[in-house]
Amino acid sequence: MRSVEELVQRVRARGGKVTPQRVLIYQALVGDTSHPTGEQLHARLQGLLPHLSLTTVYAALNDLADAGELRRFQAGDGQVHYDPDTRPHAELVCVRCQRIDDAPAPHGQTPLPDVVGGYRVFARTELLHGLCPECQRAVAQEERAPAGGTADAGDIPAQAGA
Amino acid sequence: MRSVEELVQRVRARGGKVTPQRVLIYQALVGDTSHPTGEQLHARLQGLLPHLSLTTVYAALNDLADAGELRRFQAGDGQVHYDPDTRPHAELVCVRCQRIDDAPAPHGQTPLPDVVGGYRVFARTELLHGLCPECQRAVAQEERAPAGGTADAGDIPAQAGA
DNA sequence: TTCTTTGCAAATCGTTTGCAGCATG
DNA sequence: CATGCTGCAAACGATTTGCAAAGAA
Repeated sequence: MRSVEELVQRVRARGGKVTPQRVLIYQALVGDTSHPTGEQLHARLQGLLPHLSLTTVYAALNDLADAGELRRFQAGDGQVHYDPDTRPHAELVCVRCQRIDDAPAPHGQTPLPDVVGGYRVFARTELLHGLCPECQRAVAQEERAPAGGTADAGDIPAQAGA
Repeated sequence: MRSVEELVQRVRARGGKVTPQRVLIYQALVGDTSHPTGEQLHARLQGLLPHLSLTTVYAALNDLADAGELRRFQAGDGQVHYDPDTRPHAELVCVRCQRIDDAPAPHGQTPLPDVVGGYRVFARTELLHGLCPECQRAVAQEERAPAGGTADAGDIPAQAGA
């Protein structure tokens, strides 16, 4: 999923119809590295197209995902995240603030065999659970100043996926 | 999580109380390779302890998972699966029948660096999406006999996680 | 014109929570 | 006897569905 134009063409080629809503969704998605959920994307677009419904956003996203234009995965927080980068790569998931980033360097770069344990394998999802830089700092600070009054930046969701 | 006895001791050591329900749950879990969900486990135990509530099952499972005795992950079907095998390994997820198996051979056996992209990484979840042997056969059969009357063994959930 | 998409409201469904009573350590 | 556990019913929240009106090809 590189450019909106390109995407529009492929959607048309598949017999899909290109509505203003979808164009908007495509635009919001291209180059987005925040791995948004349907709801997040919907919220983000409310400003531009107040009438846009959640249903529509989900329909568009699932369409694209089914067509392979979008990567879809669950980070362990119970929500479905979408990633416009369809190239194989791992995701960094912060177990504290739920933020998600793309893993930069090669990881699990095994070339993904066609067959593993009798399964014919098509795709891989790799999640690396840990603490993002920000939360590492926050945690360190908490340890310096134990539980007490200044519980500002520090509630711990604690939601590891593994 | 090797034996029930061992597990019971560790739970006690942590200040937990060992109830008949939990023992039952532990037993059902030890050596289970089916990666059950809370509901599946609950259903399975209904026969042995009809009064066992779903709430209790979830409480026990999440306790164990939080204590690191159990691996917890979402396969892309929106449900939370539990795996008593806490050693790092990939999961084979069938996109057609949703079945899950442990990947046998080393995959993504990168030794899991402590730091990736600024994140301090603790755990990894690796899912390999594909077709299980059974579904490969089923699909092949469908292709031989295209859509029509005999749609017996062949509805396609189509729920890839990536 | 035809067939997809939109968008509202309502339904789903796995999981969590509040709370009172009970059992373990 | 103190605390953690159980289990019921109700709450939750993300996603999906039914359906009629609107719009793209």
